[in-house]
Amino acid sequence: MKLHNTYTNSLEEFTPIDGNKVKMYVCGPTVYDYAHLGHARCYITWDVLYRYLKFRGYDVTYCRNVTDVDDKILKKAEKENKTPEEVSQYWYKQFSNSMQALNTLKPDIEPFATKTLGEMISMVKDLIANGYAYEADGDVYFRVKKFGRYGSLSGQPIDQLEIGARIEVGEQKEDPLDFALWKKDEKFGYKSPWGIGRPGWHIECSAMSRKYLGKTIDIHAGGADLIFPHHENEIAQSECANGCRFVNYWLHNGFVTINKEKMSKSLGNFLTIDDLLKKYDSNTIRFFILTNHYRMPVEFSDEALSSAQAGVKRMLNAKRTPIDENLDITKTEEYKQFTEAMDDDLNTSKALAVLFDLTNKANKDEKGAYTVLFKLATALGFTFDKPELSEDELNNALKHVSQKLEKDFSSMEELISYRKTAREEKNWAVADAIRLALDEYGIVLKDSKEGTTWESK
RNA sequence: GGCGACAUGGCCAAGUGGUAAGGCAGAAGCCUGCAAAGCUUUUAUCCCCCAGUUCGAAUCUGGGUGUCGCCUCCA
Repeated sequence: MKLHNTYTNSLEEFTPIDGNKVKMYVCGPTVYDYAHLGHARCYITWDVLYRYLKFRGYDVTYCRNVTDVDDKILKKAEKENKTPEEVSQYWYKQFSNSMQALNTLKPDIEPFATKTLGEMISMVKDLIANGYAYEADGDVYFRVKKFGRYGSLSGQPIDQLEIGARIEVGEQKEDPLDFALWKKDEKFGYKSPWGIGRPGWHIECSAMSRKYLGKTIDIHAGGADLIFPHHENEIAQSECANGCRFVNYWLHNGFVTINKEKMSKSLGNFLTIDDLLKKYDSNTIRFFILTNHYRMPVEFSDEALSSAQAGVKRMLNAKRTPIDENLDITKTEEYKQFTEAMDDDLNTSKALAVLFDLTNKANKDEKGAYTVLFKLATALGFTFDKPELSEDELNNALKHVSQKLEKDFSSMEELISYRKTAREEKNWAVADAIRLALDEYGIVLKDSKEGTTWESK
């Protein structure tokens, strides 16, 4: 399997450190507001990587942190007169719900920054001890110039970085490039050897990654906007504190754009996952994301989502036959094509083409095609469950039909049987009226030689 | 200014040296009482422009043009 490593800016054969064990870390959310489509793309992408690695037989440990100590959380807490914990707990819950609604797998480990403070403090102590960091009036900074490889991930020459760097009022940095490992904060801070304060954002990930996955891990992934400075800083801290390589493969996903601009909170041009899910289901959103390569930008539009909706519907509506558990799908041509595509830096677009090929074959009653389709699509996180109507929705629909026809129906079976008689008598007016009335309530009737079936839209 | 990426039919998109996957939308036909779903056929002599390398380039090289991202919190 080949993956694009941002560090070398090239495709590399993926080889885990320890046999088939894979340690994978993804930078998680700062929980203070709704997650938007951009976040959805990120976490769906890495969900697909997680699923696919497992599908390929790797024993994956997936760690995704929760940043629950941050300026934005504190600001929100002050504004809403809540504790930071209340704010972060609330938004973590929202985030989890959104992730579940998108059918992403829960990471094996989901550490909270505030629960990993000990590891952060110990890391900062080590960095001070070996001269890579220094304390200044309750703050602790990292000596960027002491780390020769600084800038390697983002490919930025250090003299260029200096142009943009600056020292904020009240900071006691030795050099404008230095970044904070620990910040004095007497109001919301935690006890540390340097007084009451809070950890810097970058050290959080370094510490959580080390604590839960070890000093050197296989994969560290996140949005491309994290390359600089977040991941650059993580490398500097971790490698200086641990004295060894931090990450073997750096993976970054591209953005969701809207009107060709990056969707982001600061630009205010975002759509929340919750709002999106009111209009499109999780399969549609996943399909929309996976039609593009994960490193390319994806332009959001209602047309694109509608197109994805129609496409995924065709795939998931493939003619169903019982899943054949005895079928060795790895022997099939489609499995080969699918894995070749996915092994090539997650070429999901090509992989989806294979799934459509299988869809076509399933619809033409080719033996085993549905089994292969089901298993491969499921490996990408698609679900074949049809949305079920609740009892209330069903009863409302029946009531609606009963009113229209001025005749009481207590079940779909009764209604369909009544309609069958009408059809046999060529009473098309009644037959069509029933179908139309049900359609208004999201139920589709399908007539065939075998009889009439119904399903929700 | 520095660094990185992208430009393929009406829309989305794969393809990185051997003659343009796939999806959506459109058209025609089959099926159907009519539908829905499905099936069949159909839609790029051409891949932003120019020059070069090559028997051969969308694919490699050089030069343009355009678009985007990072360099500040950001998935």
